[in-house]
Amino acid sequence: MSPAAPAPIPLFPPVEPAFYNRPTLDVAASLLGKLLIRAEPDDTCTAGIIQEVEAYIGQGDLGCHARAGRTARNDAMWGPPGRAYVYFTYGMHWMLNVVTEAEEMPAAVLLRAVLPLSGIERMRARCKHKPDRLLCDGPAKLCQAFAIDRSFNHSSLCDPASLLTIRPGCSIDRTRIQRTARIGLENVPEPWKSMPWRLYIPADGLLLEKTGK
DNA sequence: AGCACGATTAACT
DNA sequence: GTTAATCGTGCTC
Repeated sequence: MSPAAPAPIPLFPPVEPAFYNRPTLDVAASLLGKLLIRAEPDDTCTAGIIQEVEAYIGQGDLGCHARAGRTARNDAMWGPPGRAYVYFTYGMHWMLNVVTEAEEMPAAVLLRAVLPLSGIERMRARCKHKPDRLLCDGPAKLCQAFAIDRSFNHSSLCDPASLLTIRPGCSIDRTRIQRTARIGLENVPEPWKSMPWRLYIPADGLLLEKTGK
């Protein structure tokens, strides 16, 4: 008997659209610990545990792109929950958001950091050989590591056939979730600038979770 | 048609 | 702590 090839790691099905059709802050908190998974052409996957997110909530949120009304750029935010809103900024960076709440309610959660879990060699190649710890610790960096660009805008994160999905990951102790003001809203007026809508698990939180400590 | 700025990052002092 | 890189977007003229 020749040794069998290692069995693929079994994956839970993607999180359902109903998960995203809830208040954006609830979705943001629930996304922490989930798995971001990108299927690759060679049948492997690039994956990481969502560690840091930000909520952007409706046209009234002056830190949210939706403040400008519905445009070609932010159109995805008005669409059905559970899809990707991917946009380009600073002349060089892509950002990945998950659309939340009911259709016609423009809101989304920005994925700001994930803990690399699988496909790390590929991430290194895509990220010019940064130290592993710095591969996915920023919203633009994780898009580079996962090769996410405009082609993913409007794509479903719930369809098992999608190249990019979000699936159940590790359970998170909600008391470990930290909240601060969102990053990079320097010119946004109060109170939106200071709304504590950035949520994250401290650097050691996920490790503690994984070791059961 | 032109322009100021951006949900950032890396590389500086 | 500061700043350049770099260009799509939305706003003004």
